[in-house]
Amino acid sequence: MSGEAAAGGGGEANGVQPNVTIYINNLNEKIKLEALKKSLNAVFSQFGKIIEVLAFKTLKHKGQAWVVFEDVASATEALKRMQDFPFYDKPMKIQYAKTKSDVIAKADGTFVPREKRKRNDEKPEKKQKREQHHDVNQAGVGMHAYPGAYGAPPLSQLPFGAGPKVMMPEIIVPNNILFVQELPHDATALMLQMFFCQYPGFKEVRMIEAKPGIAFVEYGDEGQATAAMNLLQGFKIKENPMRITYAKK
DNA sequence: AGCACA
Repeated sequence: MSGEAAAGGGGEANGVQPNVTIYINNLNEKIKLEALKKSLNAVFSQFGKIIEVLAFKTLKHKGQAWVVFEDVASATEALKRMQDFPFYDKPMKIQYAKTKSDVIAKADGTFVPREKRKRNDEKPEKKQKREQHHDVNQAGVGMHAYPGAYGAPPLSQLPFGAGPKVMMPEIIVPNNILFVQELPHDATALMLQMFFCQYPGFKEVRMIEAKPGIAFVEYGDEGQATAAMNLLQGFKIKENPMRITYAKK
């Protein structure tokens, strides 16, 4: 038992090799793209720097997204930790992406512009003749140029189009104030705010100095609080999943 | 289910 078995449970189960980009599917298709990307960014940024988040509306790509990290370690951590995480009421399924993301290829100089990709309506009369004589890999792109880098997330828009499908255990009285437990004891209000502030109606995070590990998060109304709770329920700020309930009145 | 880079 050398204890080095951690690598076995990763993403090689389906033959895909580790990649700085993770491929996520089983995402809730009702969520608008912008909100989806914003939430993915918020939820995954804890694992490392995110270069880009990509998602598309087309039929073939609904419910899927790509999150490009700066390094493989972050991607691996994200893959393991967020596997089956209930995101907009659906457990997200995460794998390593099969191929290198363009933004990465551009940064390391291996980017080759694809000529025919989007127009898949072209008739497949000839499929050989690869034009490899164009030396396009000398793109001369700056190494740390990340054209699609994810900037500061605007939080003016409503992330939620989904109805308040609450996963409530039993008899619970909704409240516009949430009670958050099992936080890491060194969690700060500012840290929590990063997660809770992205949902509509967010007002403030309050922490009790005498009681580490808990917080109150206030929203404008119960529906808003419920929506935020649903997304962040069980989310791991550090190691342990936080527990969110309605605060008692 | 589905691996792209609008």
